[in-house]
Amino acid sequence: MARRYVSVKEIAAKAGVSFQTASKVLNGGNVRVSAETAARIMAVAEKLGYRPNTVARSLVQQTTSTIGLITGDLTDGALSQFAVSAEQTARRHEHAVLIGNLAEHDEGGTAVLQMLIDRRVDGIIAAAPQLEGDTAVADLLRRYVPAVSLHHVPGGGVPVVGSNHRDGARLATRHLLALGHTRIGTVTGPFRRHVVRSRLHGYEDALREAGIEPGEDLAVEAAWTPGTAAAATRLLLQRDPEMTAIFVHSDTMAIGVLSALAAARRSVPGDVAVVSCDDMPFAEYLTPSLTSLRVPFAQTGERAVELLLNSIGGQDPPAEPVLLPVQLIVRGSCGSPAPGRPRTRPAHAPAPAPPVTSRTEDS
Amino acid sequence: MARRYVSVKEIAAKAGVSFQTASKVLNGGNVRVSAETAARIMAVAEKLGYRPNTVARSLVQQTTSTIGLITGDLTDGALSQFAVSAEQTARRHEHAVLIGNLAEHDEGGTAVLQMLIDRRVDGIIAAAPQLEGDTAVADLLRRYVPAVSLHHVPGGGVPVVGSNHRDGARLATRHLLALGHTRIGTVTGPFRRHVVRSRLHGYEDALREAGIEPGEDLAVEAAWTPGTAAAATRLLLQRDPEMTAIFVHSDTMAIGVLSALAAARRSVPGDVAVVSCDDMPFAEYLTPSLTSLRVPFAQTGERAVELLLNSIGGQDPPAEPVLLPVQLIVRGSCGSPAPGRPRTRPAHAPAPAPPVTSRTEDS
DNA sequence: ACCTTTTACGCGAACGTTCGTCCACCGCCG
DNA sequence: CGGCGGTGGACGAACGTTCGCGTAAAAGGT
Repeated sequence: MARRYVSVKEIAAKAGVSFQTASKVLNGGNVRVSAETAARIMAVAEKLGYRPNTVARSLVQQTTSTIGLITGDLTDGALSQFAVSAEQTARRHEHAVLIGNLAEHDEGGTAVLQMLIDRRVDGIIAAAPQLEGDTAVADLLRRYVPAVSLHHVPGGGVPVVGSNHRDGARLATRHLLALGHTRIGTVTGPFRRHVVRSRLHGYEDALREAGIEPGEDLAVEAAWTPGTAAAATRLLLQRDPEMTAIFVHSDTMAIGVLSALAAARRSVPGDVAVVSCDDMPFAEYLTPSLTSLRVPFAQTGERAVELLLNSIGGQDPPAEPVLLPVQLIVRGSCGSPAPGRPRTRPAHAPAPAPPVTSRTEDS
Repeated sequence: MARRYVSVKEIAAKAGVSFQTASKVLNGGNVRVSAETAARIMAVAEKLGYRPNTVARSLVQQTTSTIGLITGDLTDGALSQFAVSAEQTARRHEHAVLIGNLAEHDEGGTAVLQMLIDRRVDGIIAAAPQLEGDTAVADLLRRYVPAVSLHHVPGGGVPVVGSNHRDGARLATRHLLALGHTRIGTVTGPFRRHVVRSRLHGYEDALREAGIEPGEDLAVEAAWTPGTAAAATRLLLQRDPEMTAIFVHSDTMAIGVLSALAAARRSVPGDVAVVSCDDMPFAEYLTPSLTSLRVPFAQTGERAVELLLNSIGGQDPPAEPVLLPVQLIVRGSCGSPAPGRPRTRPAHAPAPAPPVTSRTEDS
């Protein structure tokens, strides 16, 4: 540990050339050096374990080959899938990722962002829904470096990538309607979130299509946690004991919904059908297995980074939000006639997913 | 966007002083300048929105105030809790976090590590269990900068922080024994992992204490996923249909275990009791609610970073692994007489957790 | 009134690179 | 034999800081 790094000057000295020449051989592109000297330099570098100092390089080249990723709670499965995929594609493009995670109700959105900017990242990916209303953050996002956001940025000017949540919710709700349900409740995330409102719209769209006027009191807000979702479910049950289906906004919340239904002695899907969002890896293994909207988090991460890198490269970003399609994965919890699989599934059967896909407007 | 950064030279020019003086006023510590000039400089800096260029600073100070975090799958709830907490405490100490996440069976352990080192991070936290056997990685970890690891590092020389998994497993198994179970199976992570072996030891310790010789075939390996855990459970059921309890190594796998038990028409905890590990936020809301060993991931992240920063500061790190205690949170799935709570829990009741705590040897 | 101390700032150097220009030498041709 | 193009490499400058020392002018002491 604590070994000194070896610089190009030392290499040069040992190889008997100027350090600039050594630099060119080692890192630069088109050099004009004899094959022998080049080889000699390379040999010395190899022997000494030379590694270019990227911070010095960054200084002169005015680019760090680093992108900043500011996330909401990384503990959330959805966001972490996104982050992992983003990091991976960044790395594939020779970029490192500097991370800034916002704690619970961390007020430090600007602070974290400023820290990334101070470190001269080449671009920023914002994936912190709790910042979607923050204008100070929006200003920073616009001001210094290219950025791509997962959430709506007040004032615009920042390209957005996401999924078509409205269509997804419509799909999910339609599925429940098709199964004959008419009293469909929904356990949502916080109303102030754009995603949540999009999904509410989709849900209402579908109901209206079916000639049902969505009841105000059948949509209950929760805070993305199983606990709050369980509470919301109890409230829903109380408001309309005849309710036969629930559309819930995340798989994690679905766990709470199932828990509350079990506590209320309602069987799923017998008494109440459940459709969820996210399609986390565990969704298939809940009891009953969860019907869920598959949101392409990984793909979103990839797209976001690609967009950002293009933007950094000078290409101008799409003016319209890039919306990836969402897919309804039908399983046991909605009591669909569809799956028809026995309750005991073969070892790893990844559910032959009837892939009712969506695409178009609105994130 | 793409606005030029303003340097200290520009500030100095506009304030009519040398840039070094401006630098001292803006960033340096003990300056000797008149109050007026200082104020003037500050004013100009403020107006122009000066932000020091940390990469230049890093170059001269030979420190980046950045730590590298190399993780296994961040998608895993446990690891992400750790990462979030690590990032947060790093930030609290004015350090940024450069992240390198290893994909599935990413062979690029050394590549990622090298990338962090090339970027001259001040220290590294290794939280990628899949690297625990990698000697090349171990060498890198020892060689350049201080490091702290979550997993065992071949050859030593790197301080380790973790939890006392052996004790934890002992605790869990004892609890099952105390409830009268004698045929206790276990669904584990991959045997090659150190954690897994520690837990197996704890499990066996407890059985032997009770005069039971642990049967080889009652320990089945899975791959941390619900699917593989479900398969493991089926195997267990087949090997010993009389088995009445299962100790499983993660909450995510527990979902698979519950699923397989339900498919086999065994009730939990009636026919089979289940105790798990991790105590993820959702554990409380599974049906039945999951008894689980609470592993202090967040605290581990905090300790790891503190250790690392101390190490960077020149303090020498503990020679022995730092092991944090683990706690058994008793809930419904083990059929303990303990909880005695009605199945319908009050809104947010965070389970009054009988806190059977552990501490001592072995990670 | 002269020397010393302090105050307030300037200045050169360094960190480890990249990039473009400059230059010495060699061989070659007319 | 003088000029010429090409080859191989040196060299200065710059990126934006920090750090220590140097030094004028003002202030204080006797």
